[in-house]
Amino acid sequence: MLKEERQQAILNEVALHNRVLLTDIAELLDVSIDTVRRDVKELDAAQKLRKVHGGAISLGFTNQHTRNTNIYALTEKVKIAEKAVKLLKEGAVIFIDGGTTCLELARLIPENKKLTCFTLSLQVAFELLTKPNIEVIFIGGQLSRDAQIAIGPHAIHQLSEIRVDYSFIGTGYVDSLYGLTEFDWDIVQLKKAVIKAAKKTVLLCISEKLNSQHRYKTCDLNAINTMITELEPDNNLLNLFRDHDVRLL
Amino acid sequence: MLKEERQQAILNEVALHNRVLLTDIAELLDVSIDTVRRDVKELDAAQKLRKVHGGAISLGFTNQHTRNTNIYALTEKVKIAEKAVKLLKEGAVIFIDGGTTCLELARLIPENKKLTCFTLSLQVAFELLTKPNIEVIFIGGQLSRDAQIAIGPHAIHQLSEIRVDYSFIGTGYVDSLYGLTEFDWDIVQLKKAVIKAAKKTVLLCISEKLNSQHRYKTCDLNAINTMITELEPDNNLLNLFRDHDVRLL
DNA sequence: AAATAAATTGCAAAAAACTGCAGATTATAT
DNA sequence: ATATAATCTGCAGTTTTTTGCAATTTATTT
Repeated sequence: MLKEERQQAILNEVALHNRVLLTDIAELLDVSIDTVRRDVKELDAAQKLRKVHGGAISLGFTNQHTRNTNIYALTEKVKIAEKAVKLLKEGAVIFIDGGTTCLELARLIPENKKLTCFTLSLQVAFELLTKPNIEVIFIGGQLSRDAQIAIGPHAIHQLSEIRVDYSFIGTGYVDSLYGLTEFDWDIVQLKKAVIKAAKKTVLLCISEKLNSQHRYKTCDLNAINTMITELEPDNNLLNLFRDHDVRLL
Repeated sequence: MLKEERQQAILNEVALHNRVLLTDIAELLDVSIDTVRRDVKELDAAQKLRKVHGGAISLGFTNQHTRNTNIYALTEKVKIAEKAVKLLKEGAVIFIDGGTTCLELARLIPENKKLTCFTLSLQVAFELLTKPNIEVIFIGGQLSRDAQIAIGPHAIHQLSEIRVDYSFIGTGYVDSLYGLTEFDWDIVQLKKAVIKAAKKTVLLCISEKLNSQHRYKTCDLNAINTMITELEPDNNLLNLFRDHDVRLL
């Protein structure tokens, strides 16, 4: 096997799953871990992916969530997504936001579940289309290059015309006092529209985002019905959040 | 065996398999490894392939094209896309349809060209997002699982509210008498809306689709301003189409 | 703090690339 | 047609690259 083929295969895996473990690649391609590690090192140097402890992650996602460079944080996202999936009732109409955690949710939706899903995210849409029983509706609009989601007034207007049972959203920052905040004004406008369109809003949020805030405010905490983290609901880190009118999962 | 023959044989192998091992070539052509190495070195210098440790890979290998469908059909589609790209003026507002030929067009758009592109296709959207100077707007709607494009009344309504300089569309079937036809009723409705939204419509169509028809009609041939095939405009196969009010490229 | 997993380092075997050279082939000039 | 020059090809020896392994260090989890 040629080195280039191997490296291309690694890039394909990363593009497909957004993350890979070195051990998985080694087994998949039947080469030693050392070889995979060296390949990943080169690809990292060439800016084709981002090498992290234990594996590699795609560039596109780290750009926005620069904090999240830890591959184990991704397993936390799976934990969150697993909890979220349990909220999905047969036949429900839901919205799924962009971002890695929500993408994980899209992945974990069982094949046999019948759902109608709205989304703004190209990646989520792709993922959902692989499931035969899900009707996928993409909210159109101008596409943001880095997040690969539809943004802008057009998308917001589209959102104003839909009504869903559940919105599953992520956030840049969340604080018990300041609520949900973002770095980007456009994103805030969008998320406001998403929350407005939903009967109930579920926030998916890894614990490292707790007690952080930024410039623009999406909403107060009590606009959120359920907040899901990878922690157990009785964890001390969640103390400050327990007062609010938010269900913790 | 002549050097030219050998090198052509090497190029053929690369075109066929996207990659070759020097040892395999040496055995196949029954020459020494050194000769093959020298040939490959020359071909690399001539930009006909890329030499790598242990072998050679095709130039496009690292990007996409790894999915190996009919390689000849692909090159035809590239030919068509190359002609289409020349129609793109700086700053134009265009629509790009789904389908492999249109996807090829999206790929071939130069990085530095400033454009505003509407599309219904997830794949085209992804491709366009890789180019920094293109504003991409996705027409939302229900997503078709197989074609991975937005369809249905919502998408059609969105299309009714936009106006573009050029629409680049594909078709299932085209006939000099019956015009453009499709197998699928919904697709026809969509394409009608696309054509309506455009000042000028360009049809991208490989020659094997010429003189074929199906159930539902999208439009007459004269609704199309330009028809691009992989053939030269004076090819006999295009005779029947020359009468109509369509520019052939 | 201990246990586990991953990264790093040095090393050796194997594969591939490079180099110079000699014989063979082809092209060119007389 | 023959001599000469230029090119091509295969071989052998040397150098470089790649790869896997083991020992050590570093990072992460419980």
